[in-house]
Amino acid sequence: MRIGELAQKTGVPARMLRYYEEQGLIAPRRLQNGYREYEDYLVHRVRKIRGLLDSGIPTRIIGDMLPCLNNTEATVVADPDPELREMLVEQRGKMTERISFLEQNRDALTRYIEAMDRAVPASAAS
Amino acid sequence: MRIGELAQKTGVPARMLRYYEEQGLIAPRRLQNGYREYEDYLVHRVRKIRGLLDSGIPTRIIGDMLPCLNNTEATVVADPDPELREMLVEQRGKMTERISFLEQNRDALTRYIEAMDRAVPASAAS
DNA sequence: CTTGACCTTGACAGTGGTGTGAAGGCTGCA
DNA sequence: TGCAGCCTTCACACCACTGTCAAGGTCAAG
Repeated sequence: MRIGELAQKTGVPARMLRYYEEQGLIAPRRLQNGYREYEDYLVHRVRKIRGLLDSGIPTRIIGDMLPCLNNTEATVVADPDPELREMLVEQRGKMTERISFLEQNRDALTRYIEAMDRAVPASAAS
Repeated sequence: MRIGELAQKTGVPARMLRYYEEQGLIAPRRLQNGYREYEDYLVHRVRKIRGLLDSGIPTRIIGDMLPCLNNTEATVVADPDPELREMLVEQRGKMTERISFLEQNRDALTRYIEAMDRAVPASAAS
């Protein structure tokens, strides 16, 4: 598919898709036109990228992590790189922190919202 | 305490503490010097701000959310603002999304790391 | 052939978060 | 008194992300 279709399928503006490519996160091949041609599997990949970005992970890290997130278990053996491992462990740690942090705050929000609702039961405005 | 001490306690550079103040997230009082004087409870607050920022929530939103995260259940009744409620529900939704997303990816990372470790058992380098 | 919808690259602008440095004020201590 | 170390404001500049516009190429349909 071409960039417009991918943009529409993922909800990510074409501008951003080009940006992700520039940052080395996706690599569509080109038609004779020069048009970008995206494989189907990139839809998932783009969604993953968005999710990671929204979670506060910068593109640079995403680029290093992405190959590890597909993970067909076979891709691993090629590079027993200790630096990579360290980085992954660190990132996983950060993720875990963020998860528990978000959980806490989500629960706090829930409590607050419920308290609001108790204060103004149903839609009984003025 | 003054800005240097707070910076050191929270790990957040003094520059950032001034920035958060500029954004209305914290409001230290001033000494006759002009020096900022921070109450103890701001240590927690700053940590909370950092966590939210790291999780991809912008300062503007944080400013609106913060009062709702302390939540002594009594603070609520004052403002039965439906817009605020809507915003909170939306943010909670985003948080929930991010949580499950992060969980997924954390697990994927874990699998990958374990696979690496199986490929290079212990530290049996060359 | 023309029109319209899509694509291309390139650039400039803006926002949010952060680093850093200049120029100067306050305070405590030798 | 003078220096060291903290503080102040102001400003410039960077990175990451995003929007938008310009100038132009491609292609299918009328």
